[in-house]
Amino acid sequence: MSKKVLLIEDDIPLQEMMISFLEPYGFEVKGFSNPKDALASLLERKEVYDIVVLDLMLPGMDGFDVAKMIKSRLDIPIIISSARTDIGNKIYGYDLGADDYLDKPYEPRELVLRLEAVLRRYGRKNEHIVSDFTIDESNKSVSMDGYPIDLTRIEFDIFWLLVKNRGKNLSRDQIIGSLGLGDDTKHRTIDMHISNIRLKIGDDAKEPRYIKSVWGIGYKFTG
Amino acid sequence: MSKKVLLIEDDIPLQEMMISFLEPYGFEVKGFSNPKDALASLLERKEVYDIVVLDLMLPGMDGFDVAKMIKSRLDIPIIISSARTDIGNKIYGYDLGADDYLDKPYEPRELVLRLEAVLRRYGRKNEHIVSDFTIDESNKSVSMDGYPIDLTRIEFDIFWLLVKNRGKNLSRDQIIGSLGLGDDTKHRTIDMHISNIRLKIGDDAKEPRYIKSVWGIGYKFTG
DNA sequence: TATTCTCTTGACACTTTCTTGACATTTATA
DNA sequence: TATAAATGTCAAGAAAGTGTCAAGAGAATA
Repeated sequence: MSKKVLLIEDDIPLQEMMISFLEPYGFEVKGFSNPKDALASLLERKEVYDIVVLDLMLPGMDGFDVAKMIKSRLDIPIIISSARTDIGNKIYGYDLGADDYLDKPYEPRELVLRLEAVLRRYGRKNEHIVSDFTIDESNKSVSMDGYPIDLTRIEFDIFWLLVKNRGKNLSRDQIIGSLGLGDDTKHRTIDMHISNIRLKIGDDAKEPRYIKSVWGIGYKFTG
Repeated sequence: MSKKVLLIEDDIPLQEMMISFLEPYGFEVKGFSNPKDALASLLERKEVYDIVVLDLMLPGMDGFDVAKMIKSRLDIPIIISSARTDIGNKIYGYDLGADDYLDKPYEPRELVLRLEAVLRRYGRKNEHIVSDFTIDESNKSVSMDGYPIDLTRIEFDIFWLLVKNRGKNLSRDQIIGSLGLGDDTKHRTIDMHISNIRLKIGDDAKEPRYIKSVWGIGYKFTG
């Protein structure tokens, strides 16, 4: 079964080269030189892709933002490639959820290996059990004591962010930043999501067992 | 500055492979196939490591116990790797404070990324131990002899400012300036905060053990 | 396209924290 | 020792943060 790759790369000759290189290996590749068009195709579900290969140096838009935007909306693996080899980028790429990172220039053959490895890894379910919750990262689903909890996408993202950082205070701005929401998002929006999450997991704002408000700071998960 | 990794892995070929893979990335790796020797090296401070990579399947000792033992004695990040992908392990690993979890088999490349990510996260964990206090800068939380002290935001800021400058007199105006309070803030405000902090940490204004008033000047922390 | 589900935000009530004047007490010094 | 200046703390009001409702904007889905 061939895998569908979304390739975002503004260097057209390179893009064409990669496409013809990957095809014999059973990848169906669609290339975009413009991130806007790529995002449109991806997020509007015009086509369904299995994996994204993203060049960081893009015209008109920072590759970081592109990755963040994709990850916040879709559960799809991303391999980032870049000529900026400094470590800061590497880490950042990883933190925002990129699944692998490839320094340019790279052997086409290496990309094939990475694609296969990441896809293989992604196929495995990533389930975490923390406190009373079972959290499936790839499904964005949560259950509590075995019973499914129906969280919306943003609720899930906030909940998972808190759980990942359990015991640590996260400010509303940190949450907004991590989720890639607009910088002008109001703090009340986060409060509201927290309120809704608490409702769904049966947490009482006054005596919270799971999500504690830290006055003047933000929220924290206490398993 | 290269980071020192303690690798506990009983599969010797794999261990050697990992070591030679990691070195080009700037990690100095010391491998142990036997947890006893590893613990000796680690806990007796024969060498100072930055991070531990621990395989769960070990001869003679359960990897869980190893991790627990390390965590109870040292504040050092641990990445657990294991072929036992069952969920129970994941939880446990997560719960006992492992900082990341890697299913075997994994790409060596992935370990590099995890190492970098965990180390960076750990570096940010700004915990300072001064006198009887443990102060977590990013959480704005303080504990005293292990018991949490509930300081408000401004109280924390003042306390932390004093601690950072311990032994040094800070005038009320310096404090007001450092905290970014309004220039017209009254001195009594600072006095009041100091009074409340003293109350919370059990300090007596007449015979202060921690926060001394310096007559005509201001306050100073004396650890 | 119509319908339903999500997200965002202002509004209002409520809670917690911050600030300040007041007054008692302490300290420096003439 | 008397006096002025500084400090400790109370208590009350001001200010700032939080919880949640409800309405409308925005997305997803049938």
